[in-house]
Amino acid sequence: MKITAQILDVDYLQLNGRPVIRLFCKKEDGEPVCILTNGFLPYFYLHTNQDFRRVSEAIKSKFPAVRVEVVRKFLPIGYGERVEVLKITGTDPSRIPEIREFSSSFGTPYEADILFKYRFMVDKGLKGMGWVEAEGKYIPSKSVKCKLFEAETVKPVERSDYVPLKYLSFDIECIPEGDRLPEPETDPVVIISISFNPDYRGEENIVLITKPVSGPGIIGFSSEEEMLQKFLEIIQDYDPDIIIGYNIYNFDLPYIVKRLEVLNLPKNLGRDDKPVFLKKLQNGYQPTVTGRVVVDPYDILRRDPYIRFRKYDLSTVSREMLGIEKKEMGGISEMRKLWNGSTEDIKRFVEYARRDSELAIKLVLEKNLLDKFFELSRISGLLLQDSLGGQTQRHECRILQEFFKRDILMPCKPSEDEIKKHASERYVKGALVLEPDIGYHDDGCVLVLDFASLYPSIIITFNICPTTIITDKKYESLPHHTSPVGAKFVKPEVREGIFPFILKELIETRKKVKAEMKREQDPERKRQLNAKQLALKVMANSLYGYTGYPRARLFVLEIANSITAYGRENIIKTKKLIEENFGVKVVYGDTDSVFVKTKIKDLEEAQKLGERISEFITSRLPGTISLEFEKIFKTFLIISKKRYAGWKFERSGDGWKDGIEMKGIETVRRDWCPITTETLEKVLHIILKDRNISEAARYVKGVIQSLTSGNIPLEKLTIVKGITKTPEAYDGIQPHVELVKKLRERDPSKAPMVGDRIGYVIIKGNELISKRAEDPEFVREKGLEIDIDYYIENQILPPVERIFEACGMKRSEIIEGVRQKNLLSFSSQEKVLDGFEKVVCKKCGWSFRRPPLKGVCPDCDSELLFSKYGYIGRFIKAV
DNA sequence: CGCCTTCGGGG
DNA sequence: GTGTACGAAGGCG
Repeated sequence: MKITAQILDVDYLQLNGRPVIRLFCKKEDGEPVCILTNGFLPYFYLHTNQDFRRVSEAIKSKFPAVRVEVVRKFLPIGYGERVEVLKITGTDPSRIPEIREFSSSFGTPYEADILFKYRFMVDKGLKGMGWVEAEGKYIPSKSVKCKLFEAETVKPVERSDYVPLKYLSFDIECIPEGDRLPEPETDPVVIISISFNPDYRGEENIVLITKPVSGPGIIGFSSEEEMLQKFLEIIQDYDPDIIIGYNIYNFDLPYIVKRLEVLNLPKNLGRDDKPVFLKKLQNGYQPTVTGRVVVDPYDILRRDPYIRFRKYDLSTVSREMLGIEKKEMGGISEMRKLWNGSTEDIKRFVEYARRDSELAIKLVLEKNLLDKFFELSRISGLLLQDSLGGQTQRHECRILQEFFKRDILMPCKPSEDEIKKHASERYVKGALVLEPDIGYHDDGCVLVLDFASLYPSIIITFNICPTTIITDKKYESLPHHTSPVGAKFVKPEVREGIFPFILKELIETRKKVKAEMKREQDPERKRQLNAKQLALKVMANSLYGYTGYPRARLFVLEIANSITAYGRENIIKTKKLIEENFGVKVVYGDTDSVFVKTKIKDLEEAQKLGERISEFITSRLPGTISLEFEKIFKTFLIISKKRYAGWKFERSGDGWKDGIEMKGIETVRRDWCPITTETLEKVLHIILKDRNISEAARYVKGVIQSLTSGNIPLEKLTIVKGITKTPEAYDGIQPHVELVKKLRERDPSKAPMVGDRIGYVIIKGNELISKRAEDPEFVREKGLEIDIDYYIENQILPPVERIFEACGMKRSEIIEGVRQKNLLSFSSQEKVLDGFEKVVCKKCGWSFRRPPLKGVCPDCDSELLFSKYGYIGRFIKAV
C-alpha cells in the first residue's frame, strides 16, 4: 500500500549491523506515522593522488566491511573537469569518522561528515516539512509510539500544503535555596504548567503542583516524582509534534531532564524510548527529541533581524507582541512567600505559572513564529528542528542537493585549525557608503532608488560560484568575467554556477509567491505566502556572506571579495551615470541605494523622473542588476553616513502616504531620558514637515525653559538602566550603580537586584554626576532639586545640536538668551575641578573639546569657562 | 574609536 | 549522533 505524509523529523537506528532510517511524519489525516527504510548505506569520497589500488587495499584491510570503488566527480572549488576519486561505502554511520580519519592520511575526504539522515534525504530528494510517498506496509510497532510503516520505496511529492500540527508548551517553577538561581541537582520542580493547542481533553492548559491543592485545571501531587511522572504521561498521551517553552533550550528542558535523572525516571519525551538528547554548546543546549520539534520563542526572537526588543524577557516580549501582561511576581522572595502561604497564595502562584506557558504557546501560534521556518525547511531541505538554527546549514543543505545532482563533491567542514586560519586571513572589504552631502535639503524632492537584491543579482550576472572560479591557468582562455579584485569566473555558456542557479530559483519563486500573495484573499494562506517570500528573501540575501564565513565548507575569500567589489563598482557607476545624464546630484547612498536630489517640488513629477532614472540605469547596468524607484523625501536631513531623517512619501493606490523616516538617529537609546527622545522627535517633525528651523530652535528653547522652571515631570527625566551584576562587581562609577548602593543602605529589602532595571534622575549637588543619581520617588518625597544643567548639557543639547548643526545653525543661535541665563547662574560655582570635559564660552555657549589657542572664545572673543559632568566653573588654569 | 569580555533568558 | 554554530553591548585602553 501507499501512504503520503509530511516529514517532521528523521533519524536512524543500527539494526543487525545495518542502518534503518526512520522518517517521523504526519499523514494527511493528521495521524503520526514512522516510516522505516532499509538498505541505505553511509558513504564518502576520497580524493587522492596516491595509487588507488594501494589506498583501497589499505582501507579495506583495516575496515573489512568497507566497499571501495572508483568514480568520476567534479571537485567543488575551481572550474575543472571530472576527476577520479574513491567512493568509500561503510555499513555503520557511527564508524565513518574513524574511516575518515584513517583515509585522510592518503588524501582529502569529501562529504565524510554529512549527517546520515541528511545523506539519505538529499540522495532521495526528501526535504524537511516536505511530503513523502511511501510504498510498503504497516508493521507492529514496539520501539515507536506511533504507527510504524515499513517502506520498500520512498519518494518526494511536490505539495505546498501543511498538515495541522499539535502544540504543547510548558513552564516549570522551582524555589531555589537563598537568592541563587535554582540548581537542578538540589532544587525540586514544584510546578509544571502546560498549555495545549488544540485542547487536551477539553483543557487549554493544566497546572501540576506538588501541593495538596486542586481546582479547575490544577492537579496536586504529594511528591515531585509523581508530578514528573504525570508530566511524562501527559506528553505521551497528548503526543505533541511541537514542544514549546520560553527559554526552554537553556532552562526548562535541561532542568527537567536533570531532575528526571536525579529521580531515576525515564528521560524520553519523544516518539520512541531514546532519552532527550541535549547537545551542550557554547551558550546552553540544543535539544533533540525523537519525532518532535522543540521550539523556543526566545531563541527565535533573539536572532530575528527584523524584530528588535529592548529586552527579551517574557514580560517585555509578550507585552509588545501580544499585548498581554505577564502576571506580577515580585521576584523570588514573593514566590517563596506565596509557595509557603495560604491556599489563596498558592493559587496565585499557580495562575502565574499558567500564564507563562500560555504566553509561550501564544507567541508561537498567534504570531505565527514558525511559518517562516516551515518554509525555510522546504527551501533548504533541513529538518524543522535544524532550520531553527543558523544560516550556514541552510545554505550547505541546499547546495549539497544541487551538488549531488551534478556529481560535484562537497568539502568536509573545516577543522578548528582551518577555521582559525580562515578567520585570521578573512578580510572582506565591505560595501560602499557614498559621502553624504550633509545638511538640510528642502528645495526639491530627494528620490530614493534601490538595487533589487543587489548581491544575488551580481552573483547571477557574473556567474559567481566556487565551481566557476578559475584557479588553474590553463582555463584562462575560456570566456570569463574578471571581477574588480581580479578573480575570474567562467561564463554560464562554459558552465553555469550552482550559486547563480540556486539564486535564480529563489528569486523567481519569490516573485511568483509575491504575485500570488497579492491576489490571495484568504488571510491564513496569505500569511503563509508572506512567510514563504520572506524565507526566500532571507536565503537569497545571505548566500553572499557564506563564502566569507570561516566555518563554511566553501570558504572562498575571492568570492566574497568579488561580490562586494562588484557592489562598490556598481554604486559608483550608478552615481556617475545619474549625475551625468539627469542634471541632478546624488546626495547619499549606502550599499545598494542612491538618494537623488532634484529641483522638483511636485510628487507626481518627481515620481516620473524616478522611474526614468530607474529605466535608464537598469538598461545600462550589466545582466540582471536593476535599479528600482523606491520613495520620495520631500524634505531630507542628512547628518552623517548612516544617519538621516526625512519626510517620506510612498505611493499608495492613487494617492500618497507620508511619514517621518529616521535612520541611525539616537532616539531609542536607553541612557537617554524620555524628554530627550520627545524633544528630538518633535524637533525633526518641525524641521521636516513645517520646514521651520527657527521654530524648531524656539521649541528647544521652550523645553529648556520648562526644564529651568521645573515644569517637566520627573518621569520624563528618568533614565532607566539595567543592573547586570552586583554593584561591587562594577569597576568604574556609574550613576545607576551608585544609586543601587544608596538604596541598599536605606532599605536592603527594597533595593533592586541583579537583573532588575532601575530608573534614576540627576539631582543638584557638589559631587560627581554619578554620585548624584537619585530615585525619583525619593526626590519627590524629599523635594530634592533636579540638576537642570545636567539635563540641558547632557540630555537635550548633544543630540539636538547635531541636527541643528547639519541645518547650518550654530549652537549659539539655538540657545540664545535662554542659555546665557543658565550659564550665569552656574558661573557662581567657582569650584576647581580636576580636569575638565570641555570648554564653554561664557557668552555664546559654544563649546570645545580642547581650549582654543587664543584663550578666549574664537566665536565672540568672550571669556571661557570649563565644564565637567555638567558643572560649569571659571577657567582658572590654562592647560 | 577599536579591541576584548561579558551576558543574555530562566527561578 | 558521519555535528554544532552567536551576537550585541558594555568596559577598557
